[in-house]
Amino acid sequence: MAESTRERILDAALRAFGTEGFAATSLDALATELGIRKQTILYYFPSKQAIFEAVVDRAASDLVKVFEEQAARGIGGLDQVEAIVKRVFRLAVRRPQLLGLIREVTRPGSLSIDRLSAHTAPIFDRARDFLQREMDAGRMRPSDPEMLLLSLYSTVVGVATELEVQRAMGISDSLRGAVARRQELIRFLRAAIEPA
Amino acid sequence: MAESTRERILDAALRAFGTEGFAATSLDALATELGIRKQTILYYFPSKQAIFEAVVDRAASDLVKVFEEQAARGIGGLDQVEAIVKRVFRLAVRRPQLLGLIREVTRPGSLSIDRLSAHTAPIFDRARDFLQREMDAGRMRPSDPEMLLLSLYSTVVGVATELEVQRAMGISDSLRGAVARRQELIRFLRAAIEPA
DNA sequence: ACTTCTCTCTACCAATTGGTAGAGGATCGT
DNA sequence: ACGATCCTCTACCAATTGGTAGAGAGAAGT
Repeated sequence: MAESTRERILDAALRAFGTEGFAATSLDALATELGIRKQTILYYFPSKQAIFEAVVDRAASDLVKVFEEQAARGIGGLDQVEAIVKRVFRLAVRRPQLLGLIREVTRPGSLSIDRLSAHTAPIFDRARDFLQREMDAGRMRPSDPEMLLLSLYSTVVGVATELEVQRAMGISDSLRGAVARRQELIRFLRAAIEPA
Repeated sequence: MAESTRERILDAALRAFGTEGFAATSLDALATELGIRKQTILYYFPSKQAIFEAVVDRAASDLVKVFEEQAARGIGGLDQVEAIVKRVFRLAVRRPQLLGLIREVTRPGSLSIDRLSAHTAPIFDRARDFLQREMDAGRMRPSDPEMLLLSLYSTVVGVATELEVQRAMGISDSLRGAVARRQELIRFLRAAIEPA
């Protein structure tokens, strides 16, 4: 078997939760999409909420891996920021549902936010330390590293995921558009954080 | 009567759609919250979708008004950008559901995205022209105005609305925190767009 | 007094929801 | 050959969903 039923369920659930959202996704719809019965899904997962949590866990792991791989390369300064932005962007283009799921989890009423932050907290800490270090070394404009991290996060995730807003603005969402967007984003971020 | 039933329904619907989302909001829950019967809601609006559209229309008008008021003051350069950011921030603090609704509408699967962009398209156009003009005049760093607008939008909306992410990062969401966030955001944006 | 209009209600409905119970068919080790 | 385990199924359920039909109360106009 190329892929186990359990994995297929998680894949379909990621797509559905990441685009339609948790509440708008029904187990029946999920099952139909997979060509199986709803009860097969409930054999692998005790409840809809449990599926969601499993999806969040897996997505968080994928995200964390991307960051840790890049962190391990030990590049410094703006080049490291650029490298991470590029990686996040590649992820957003290849698996848009993944960042869509993040947006779903970070919605005000979400239950699984703590589950996600349990995975991502170490990354945040490391990123904050990184920014602080770079500022101290004079390789970045000094500011509050926590707030800077929030700004960076918002900008990157927004530019990568707000496809409908881009459509409304009249911005192309082709692959070429994605590359142009990324370039412009990096220019924007470099300008924002490079030392004066 | 202080507020008509119709207005009360729209208020409650904005809050619910803007926080829980469209699919997660039931007419029964809405009615219970208002102390009326679901059928009273359906007297004023033919369907749940119609309520959503009415809420989107009203929210879009409020947003557009904020922008047009500021645009009418005719300030230029970075000061105008800063003024708009401040206004958006004030709106986000006072009526967080409003920006929450925008996030709901701009979600991939949303139906009412065209309804929203019909309202906001003129603003986008004006903003793009504004940025282009400022760049030509040398008051802003030259770049693609459309992409810059997207970056600005993402950063502002993200910092203003991603409260759960901030909580996960350990950032305070008190009123004082909001002011600090806004200050840091403006510093960030100024650095990103001021001429080199 | 009577009609009309505005509003909110009770009663009801078909469809869909997440979830339970348990049958039946493989595939396995013994 | 045989039980055990794994997996997917049919059958079913109570609760909730958005929505319809229409009664009744109250105010307003004539």
